[in-house]
Parts: sequence; C-alpha cells; structure tokens
Amino acid sequence: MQRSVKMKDVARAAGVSVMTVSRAFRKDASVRPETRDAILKVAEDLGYVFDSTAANLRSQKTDFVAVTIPSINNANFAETVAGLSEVLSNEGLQVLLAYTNYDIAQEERAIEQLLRRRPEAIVVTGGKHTPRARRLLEGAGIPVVEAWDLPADPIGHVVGFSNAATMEAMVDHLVAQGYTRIAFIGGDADADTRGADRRRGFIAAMAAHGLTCDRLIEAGPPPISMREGAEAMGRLLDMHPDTQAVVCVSDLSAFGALTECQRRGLGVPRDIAVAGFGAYEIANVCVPTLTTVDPFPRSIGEEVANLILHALDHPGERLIRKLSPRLVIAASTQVRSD
Amino acid sequence: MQRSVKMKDVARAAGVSVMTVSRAFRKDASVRPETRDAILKVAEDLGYVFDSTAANLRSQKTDFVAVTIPSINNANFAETVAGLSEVLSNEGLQVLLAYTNYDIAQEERAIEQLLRRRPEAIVVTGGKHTPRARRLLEGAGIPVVEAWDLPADPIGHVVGFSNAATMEAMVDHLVAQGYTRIAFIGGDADADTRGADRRRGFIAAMAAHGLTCDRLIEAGPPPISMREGAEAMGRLLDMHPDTQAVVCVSDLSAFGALTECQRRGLGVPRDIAVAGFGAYEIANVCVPTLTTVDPFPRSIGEEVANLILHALDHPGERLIRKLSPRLVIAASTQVRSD
DNA sequence: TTGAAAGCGCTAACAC
DNA sequence: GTGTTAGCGCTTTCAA
Repeated sequence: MQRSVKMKDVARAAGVSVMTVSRAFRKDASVRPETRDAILKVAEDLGYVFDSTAANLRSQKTDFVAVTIPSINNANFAETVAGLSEVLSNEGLQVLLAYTNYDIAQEERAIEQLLRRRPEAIVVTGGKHTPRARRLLEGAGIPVVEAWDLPADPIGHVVGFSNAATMEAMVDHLVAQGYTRIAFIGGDADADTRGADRRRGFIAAMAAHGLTCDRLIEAGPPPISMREGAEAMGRLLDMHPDTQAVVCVSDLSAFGALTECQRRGLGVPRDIAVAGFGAYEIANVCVPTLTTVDPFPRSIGEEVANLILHALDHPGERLIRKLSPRLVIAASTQVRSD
Repeated sequence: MQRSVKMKDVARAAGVSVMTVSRAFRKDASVRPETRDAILKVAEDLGYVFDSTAANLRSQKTDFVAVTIPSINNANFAETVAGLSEVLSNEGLQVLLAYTNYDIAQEERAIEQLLRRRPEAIVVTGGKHTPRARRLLEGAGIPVVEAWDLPADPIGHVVGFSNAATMEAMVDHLVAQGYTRIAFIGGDADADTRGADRRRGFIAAMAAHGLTCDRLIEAGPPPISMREGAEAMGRLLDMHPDTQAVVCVSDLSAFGALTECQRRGLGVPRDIAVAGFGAYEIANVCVPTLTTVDPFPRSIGEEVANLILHALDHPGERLIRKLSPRLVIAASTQVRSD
C-alpha cells in the first residue's frame, strides 16, 4: 500500500477538486451526499489517511487538549484523565498527556513542550508552578484549567477542592469515635502539594480539637506506595505504641499500614483505627474496609472537560468550580458495638 | 502577553533572518553561540512559543509515537507507557495515547485517529485487530509494534510474551504443591485476548497433568475488578467447596478472591491457595503475599521504545523480541511446613 | 454545491 | 555562519 497518498490523488481519482475532497472529510461541510460517498470510497481504496498536521496549520486548530498529571500510574489521576478523554473525544478533541513526576520543574518543561503543539486548552494538576510555567500558561492565549486543588491565586479556570478541608471532616469523625492520639502518615512536605495540604489540614483540625500533633510520620518522596505505608506504620507503632488512630495520605499507604497491623497481630479497628484518602477500589474491598475520602476523580475530569467546552465558546469568562469530596466511613475506624 | 508572536517577529527584534531563528531553536544547527543566546533571549522576552504544527508539516516529522492501550487505569499498562515515555522523551519523542476499552472496534477508530496525526511509529497492545485496523497499520509506512503478546501473524515488530505459556509454570507449581482441584477465575473469553490466552494456557496445562478442568469461573467483561474477583470467588466456593487452589486472571481479582476467603473465615493457603497475574504491588504487600507472574511491564515499554529507536534508523528490519515473564512464588500457594 | 487562488508558520535546499 | 526562495498538504476565501 502506498505511503503519501494525498488529497490531490484522491481528488484526481474521484474526478473532483481537492476542495471537494476536503469538504467530504468534514461532517458539517456541504457536499452532495453521493459525491461524498464516492470520494470516501475512493479514499479508502487508495489507502488515503487524512493528514491532520497540514489541516492543523492551515486552520490554526489542532483539536488537542494538553494535560499534565503527576503520574500516569495512579488510579485517581487515571480516572480524571479517563473522564476528561471520554467527554472530549465525543467533541473531536484529543488529550495530549504529559507527566511531571510530582516535580514543578518537570512540569514547566512539560508545559513548554505541550504549548508548542498548539493545544486548544491546557489542564494542569495542582496550583503550584514555577514562575516561568505560570508565565507560559498566562501567555498561552488558550483556556487554562487548574484541577485537583483550589489555588489561592488561580491562573485561569479551576476545578478542584480543598485538600486541607477534607481532613477536618476526617479528624472530626475520628474524634467523635473517641480517638485522641491520632497520627498522620504522609510524604515529603514540599513535593506532593496536595498531600502536603492534607497534612496541613490534619494539623489544623487536630489543633481545633485541642489535640497535640506529635505523630507525623514522613514516608519519603511521593508517590507513597503500599510498602512505604507499611514501613511508616511500623515506625509509628515502634515509636508511639499507644497510637489509637492513623490517617494516611492515600488509600495505598493506608492499605500498607493495615497489612502491617495484620502482620503484628493488631486488630483494626479493635486495637488501632486506620483511614486513607482517595476512595481507591481497594478501600472498599479490603478487610476491614477503609474509611477514606472520595474526591470523585472521574467527575473532576468530566467537569474539566465540560468547562473547557464552555470556555472555548465563551472566551473571557473565568470559572471556578469548587467540588466537595465526601467522607466515606467504613469499618476501619468504627468502634464495634457488638 | 501577546498571542501569535511568530518567528518573523523574533527575527525582526533580534536583527536576523527567520532562518537563523529557526536554527537557534535546533540544538544541532550551526549558529554562532552568541547569536543563538541573543535570539533565545529575545524570544523569551517576546513570549514566543515555537510552533510545532508548522515545523511538523514542513519537515514531515511530528516526533509523535502513537500508542493504544486497553485502559489507562491499569497499573501494568501504565507502567509500560511510563517506561516507553521515559525512553522516548529523552530522544525528543512524545507519546500520543489512546484507549480501546478492550474493544477492537474502538481500537480501529483510535488507530485511524492516531495515524492522521502522522506519528513516527505506532504501538498497539495485543495482536488481535479488525481487518481494517490491520490494513491501516500495514499501510501506515511507519514502524508498527505489537506489544504484550506474541501474535501468530505479526504486522511488524513484536515485544511480548506468551500469556498462555505463563500458565504452564503456574499450574506446574500448584501441582508440585500437591493441588489437583484447581479453578480459574477470568473474564469473558473473547474481549480481553490476553486474559483469554491465559485461560487457554491454564486449560492446556491442566490437561497436560491429566487434571479435569471443570472450575472455570466467568467474572464478566474485562477489566476484572477486585470486587468482581471477590464475587467470582464466592460463586466458586458455593459451587465447588472442595476447591484446593484458584488461579485468577490478574492480581486485582486474586486479591478480591483473597478477601472473600477472609470474610468466610477460610485460611489462605491453609484451606485454599490463591494465585494471580501481573505482579501488581498489592501482591507483594497483602497478607498472605500472592503468588503471581511478573511480566515486567516497565521493561516491555522500555524495550518497545528502544526497538522503535532502532527501527527508525534501520527501516526494513523486522524485530521480534520475546520476553520471559517470571513466576513469583509467594505465601498464598505454599503449603506451610511448620 | 463546487472550484481556483492564496497562504497557515515553519524548514529543506541551495547560495554565499 | 547566515540569508533567500520555495513549498510541506491542507483550508480559507472568494467566485461561480
């Protein structure tokens, strides 16, 4: 089969002008239906594949939406991207994805590369960026969406929630269950900004209840794995054996912590309560089920997509969509009453 | 900041021709170092962002590598994409990702859309495609890689392994442990071809040992979740309470099955052995740790990337890279000897 | 509904 | 090391 069959070749074979072939490939253009069918058949027979690169240049439209996420290997961000892709692909838009590895310097590089592709809009995870990244986004001339966070000084649109505030509800719940010696397991404070916000929220919520906050365990650089969660739990139990409850920065580390309790013969929640964040599937399947926070990651993606579609039609508007994660109370933090 | 600052504007501001600006943006081009630095500074000050769409058209190079995966929300495929992206991005190549939802009709549409973007190479997961998808790939005139499988009739290059063969080692191990009444939990036979291959391999391996294969549990359309694994395990235990071991199509369903045993008060491996596939992190963290098969998903991605880099320099060669997954024996299938 | 001419913003090719 | 000319494969624009 031929490489580089062009519109011109299809046009010649179909006995029409290139412009008519061009129209035949656009669903909204006016071409006689029989002409279109004939052209598409000829194109298929010749093995013609439409060349977007040329169309993009001439029409100054790429139908790309650029997205940065910290890591592809994270069920929450993957869900967001899945929701985003699904909505956008129905509108003929394609996601162009880049990873930042939880590093704003890498984010800056990713943003620069992505903007060169001339996307219609760009979505970044989180609200902390290098000054240059911020400048690039501000000057891009396209809708910018910051997701998964509520930046104090947004660049453009926002679809997110307060990571810190989710910890209030969590600590309130634990205190209501009678726990007072509560620990937090999380990553390095500065790298994963959403995790750091949760830690900050945890500390604030403990203070609001007049509780001391002397059990903050560092589990290393993000993302915190199950194994790191288990190791951190081991250190916590060694240092503070009288801990009554532990909040983990994610369900993955929480599950790791849970297994460490299993290995040590500690009952959850009988001897110690464990909670996570993210409403990963495992939280709902493991034994006991894990108390967690559901940030509705797929909805975030869908909301971002809908916001972009709206913003492309209504330039100038700035939309802030504040979402409300839900505390999901499960067996791992509930005092049994039997 | 200005939208649509072009090379021409940078050239004028820097007092050089556009061609010199063009050269300044290519690391290999010959420009006087001082000239380049001056140009890049002027460009940054003007807020110029290089336009790939124009460069791509003129140079007939996009630096895209197209990739289809069944689902983004799968740690194994995510690892493959991560390995692929990392190696390719070092060479200035960017991954353009599309999802198929384990559906070859959707794969065909994804391939068509991806080829319109004129990628330098295309990677598809698996070796089963619609006739038209196959024709598109064959006629694309770029390196084609089928990954995660060993197709009987490859389109181009291959980086994969025999999913069926992995089950031989698994069944051999279980039989060596003394198990004979062994079940398989998997998805619908036709959708997830890799899962179907594992089931086929399981059946063949059982036959090779002279064992009957009357415990094949259908857990629904792929991907099989933890929850579906748990439900399938429930059905298995209800129908065949004397089952001694169960092989699950993935670690996620295996973990679900494990939790179902926990809920029913069955000891693993004391009362029943459980094994999975994929070497997901959970297999190495849960209690007991799960016997599984490690297909080295990140290596698959890295191998694919290296193969593509080689193929771009050596057209005409056809490379078949056959990988060997490793059986990882863990606590969940080992008869305790204490 | 269809066609002809012009050009999107870069870079290949060649000249100096 | 730098500049000039032409053109990548489409779509915009205008005309019929």
